[in-house]
Amino acid sequence: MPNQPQSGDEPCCPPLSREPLTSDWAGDLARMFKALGDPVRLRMLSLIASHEGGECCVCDISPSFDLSQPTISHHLKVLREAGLLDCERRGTWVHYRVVPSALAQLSAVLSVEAGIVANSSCTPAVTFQEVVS
Amino acid sequence: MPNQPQSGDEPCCPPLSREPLTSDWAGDLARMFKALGDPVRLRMLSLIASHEGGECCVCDISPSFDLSQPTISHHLKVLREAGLLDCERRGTWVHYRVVPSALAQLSAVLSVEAGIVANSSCTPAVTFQEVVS
DNA sequence: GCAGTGTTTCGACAACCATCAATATAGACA
DNA sequence: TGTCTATATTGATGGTTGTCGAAACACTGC
Repeated sequence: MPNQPQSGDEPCCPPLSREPLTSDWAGDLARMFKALGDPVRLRMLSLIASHEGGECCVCDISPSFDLSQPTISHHLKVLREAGLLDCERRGTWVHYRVVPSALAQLSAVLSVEAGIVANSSCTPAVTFQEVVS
Repeated sequence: MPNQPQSGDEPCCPPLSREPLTSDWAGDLARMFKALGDPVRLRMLSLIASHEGGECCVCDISPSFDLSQPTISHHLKVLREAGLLDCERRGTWVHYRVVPSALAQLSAVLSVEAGIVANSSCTPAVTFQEVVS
């Protein structure tokens, strides 16, 4: 088992195609992907990531969605608990920002080895196809 | 709206951090991420991607999971309908393989712009932060 | 055509999830 | 302390999903 979860939040991880995922790691990854598996949450993440400074407060997010305030809060919590978002209270407002290493980790896992996405140095040491062998 | 879905299955797409996702595109992406949001499906995808030749038949997959055969088939269908897998019947057996461009697309969307994952030429033209501006 | 094997579809059920209204908490400011 | 605003939590509800057994479908080989 070469280098699966590594230090836990390292950006570069074995792509899916290197080796079959272990159950443990698949569980962790699935938790993150599941959080991304909702259009509202994807848009939230994108909104936050694309906001200037890489962060924004809930009051900047809410107006973009036709959803109740509790629902907004719920989705933010899901993203937070998946490790994709981080938040910090500053006075009355709570500011959210993305956790770049988490996104990077997922991106690396999905990279399809040589030539497709990761045709460069961003290719992790191991990929989807490597873990099993 | 610069270049969101592009030609539909182009590997490189605006990262989430370039610009807020449009609802349409978020829906498409979420469908794919949702398919990845299950440990069993992630392991299946990994198993197929890492299998020699980049494909394998259902009979190669089933033994790795402690699930009924209909359930295996169900998960494969979900991955197929999300556009992540492709299948082909050859005689009695059905062979599955990953759709590299789909994985590449998701990987690109999650790339976090300069320096984190995509510190190289694999950086798409646009990212998560670019779409909104 | 018939029997056998590999795979998918169907129908059912329990568990989970997105959503809301109501309520609670946290901080700002009198 | 009390009120106001911003955000989170709770509880309920309808819809979705993972799972299975049973049945159907698709080939192969006889």
